[in-house]
Amino acid sequence: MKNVASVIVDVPAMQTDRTYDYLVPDEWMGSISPGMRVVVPFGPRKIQGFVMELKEKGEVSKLKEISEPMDLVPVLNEELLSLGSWLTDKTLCFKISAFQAMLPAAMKAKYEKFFRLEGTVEIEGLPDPLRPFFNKGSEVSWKAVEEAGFLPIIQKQVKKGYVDVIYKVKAKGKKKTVKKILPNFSENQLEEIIGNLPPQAKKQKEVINYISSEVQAGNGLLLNEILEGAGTTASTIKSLVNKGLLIEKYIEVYRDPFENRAFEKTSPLPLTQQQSEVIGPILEKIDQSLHQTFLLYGVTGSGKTEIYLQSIQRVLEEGKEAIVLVPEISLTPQMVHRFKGRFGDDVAVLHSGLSVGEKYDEWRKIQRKEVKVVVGARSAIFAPFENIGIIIIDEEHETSYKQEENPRYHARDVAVRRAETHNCPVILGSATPSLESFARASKGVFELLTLSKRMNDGDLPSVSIVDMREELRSGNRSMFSQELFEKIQNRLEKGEQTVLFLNRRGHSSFIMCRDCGFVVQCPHCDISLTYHRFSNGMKCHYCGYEESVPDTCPECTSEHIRYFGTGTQKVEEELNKLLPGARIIRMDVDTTSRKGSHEKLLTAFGGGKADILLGTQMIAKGLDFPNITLVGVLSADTMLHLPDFRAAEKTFQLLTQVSGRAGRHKLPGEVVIQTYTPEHYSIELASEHDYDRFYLQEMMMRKMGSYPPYYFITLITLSHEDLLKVVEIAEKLSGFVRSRLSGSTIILGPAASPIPRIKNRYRYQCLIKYKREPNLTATLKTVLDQFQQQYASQGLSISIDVNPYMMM
DNA sequence: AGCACGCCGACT
DNA sequence: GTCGGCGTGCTC
Repeated sequence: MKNVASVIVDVPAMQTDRTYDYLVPDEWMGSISPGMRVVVPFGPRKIQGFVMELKEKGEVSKLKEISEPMDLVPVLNEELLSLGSWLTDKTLCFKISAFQAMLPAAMKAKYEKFFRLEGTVEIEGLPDPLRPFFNKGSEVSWKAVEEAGFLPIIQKQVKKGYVDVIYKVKAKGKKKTVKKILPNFSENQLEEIIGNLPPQAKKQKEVINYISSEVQAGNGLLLNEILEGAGTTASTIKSLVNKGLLIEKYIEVYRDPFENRAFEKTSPLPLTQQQSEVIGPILEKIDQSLHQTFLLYGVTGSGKTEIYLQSIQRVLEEGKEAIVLVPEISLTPQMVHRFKGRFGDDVAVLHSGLSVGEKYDEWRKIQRKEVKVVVGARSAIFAPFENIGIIIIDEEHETSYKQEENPRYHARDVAVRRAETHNCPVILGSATPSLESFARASKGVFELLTLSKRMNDGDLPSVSIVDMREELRSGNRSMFSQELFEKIQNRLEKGEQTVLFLNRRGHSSFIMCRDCGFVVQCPHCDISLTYHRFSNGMKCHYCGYEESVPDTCPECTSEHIRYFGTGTQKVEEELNKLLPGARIIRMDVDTTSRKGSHEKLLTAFGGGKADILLGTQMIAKGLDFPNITLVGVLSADTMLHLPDFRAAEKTFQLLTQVSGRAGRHKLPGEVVIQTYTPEHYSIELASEHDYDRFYLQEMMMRKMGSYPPYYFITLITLSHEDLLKVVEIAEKLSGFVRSRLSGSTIILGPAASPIPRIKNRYRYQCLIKYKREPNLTATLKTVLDQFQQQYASQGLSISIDVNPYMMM
């Protein structure tokens, strides 16, 4: 009899990163299976856990019992369970973190502690103010006692045994319910019931009749439908319920984030010659149920989405399911529309704009097989489908596919892994593929499919590069070059639209003294504070520290202290000054933080309610309006100087992406790129739309620097409050790693991280570059084991990022 | 991560 | 002599 369950408990720590055995109580026998969440006692408390397997005998003699199951059916199927251990191995994370990453946040347990007065003993010495909290046998939350300031007193009672501490595990996600009204009488009783109602109860009779006829017509009856349909109020219903003529019942419903929105049904568009050539090999693999990763390299506007849609169509025809990943930021309605329009209610959407509850609902639709297609951001790669027919990653070069916290996985790797188990193709789509993917395609690991022509045979926009140093020399100190300004004016006259792109990454506004060059820094993190006009204060982006802007320089007391860097607000102000008549929509974190505002602003712009759209990264993608004929990039090179070997790649991708916004339809587009380093190859080649040359040039740089795709890299970061301590341990660690790895592997450091201190912790890092290192995972595990065990208690923390995307 | 157990300083 | 500080070590 398999009545022992091995469970991974919800304690993300090295020491607990293993299974614990529990007895399955008789009452739950048969209803607990692997992949379910359970509540288990763990030491004195109760916590959530995942059942890994059922077995006959436990590892230890004395087993505790599972308290209760949290699910009726497993939330992780067999495939996801094994995917979880794969993820754990690949990213060196805790097993519990891997499993939790695969489920919506709503399914993560919440823990609460309660006090309960035991027995009938009157507690002596219990202060009067506590009595209202305490009735015998009732429970009071720990928090309430703490807030009232009675924690020490009650804890004393706990020690004496008069009060118990109760641990509760609560589910975060709630199922939304609506009230449904059912008749408590049959059709032939109708007359009699109406007759028995008092003559003055006119409304009640109407309601009874209404409900009866609706039920006969086969309609479900939600409370508010009745209220509307019969033109009555809740109190009438209530009295009928009280009379026993109606029954109220709560039924579960899904929150619908797309409520009140119609999606126009679309049908497959005829494919261009190129599109048909490209889709052929994909359909072939779908039909043969064979795995293959395709890199769909297509210029902006070449119709990649239609390829996705028609591939999915085929997959659905074969009764299988599809996962589509899109970068968080482009999960704008435009993209959702295209999928919902084609596949209607078969589509679930998962992205960060949804509330926890909405995400939970969408996830359950997938789990219950009520949808066939999921469109979502990174974590949607874990959609619990069981018969996947295709996985598509749009804009595959986007770095948001890499999770920057544990488990530090890349959705692309997970996609390939899942596709292998499901024997289905993967499509990686991009106009500017990541070097890694393109290199793999060149080597034949991926199959390269190319769309070189724009769908409407439109030309790519002409791009001109403006050297801002020249502008400065000729006396133009504004943020707009002569050329860009004239072109904006020209569009205004013609009634065409302009998109202005401000790249703020790595160049946010900071406060600097013009006399001594002093920059106000965070006292806890070695990074300059960012100026926020809204609060007229300065904020640290890493720890949240805030202070107000000084009047004089703290270093030299000069009054010439001012803020540098260009924010969107500042650009907007300047535009307003220079072009008083222009209607401007600004899109940045400030104006889009409210739910739905992103969409509203875009719709307004698309509807011609503004002449200029001004924004940050978030407008780089997905924007597809026919009237945009000019795109301006205010400073192209701000991210070029970041301490990141991918800086050039990211710059190229961004510029290409932004340029693609112009002239997508009938009107030809123009792009103006302003830069201080016009000679840089990433800027030059982006302006020529020459990915191929950029690829070759960048590959050369990577080869010289021994970076990916020539080498794999792994980044180890150590942090500690004491600088000397980190340095000392980092030295030891790198020595150890060096001794274990092969001679061809390059180990850089230890060196201070690009941000040497965050939240008062000094950071040192060690970069490992390797081509083939079969021992690496084992070595890193040993590193984690030994070093964590030896130094964790001293306050040292260690993080390992295999294939990092953020080098900070 | 919690929480208990256990061993040393300032108080009734 | 005890209350309570937080340093180790365990949790099926």
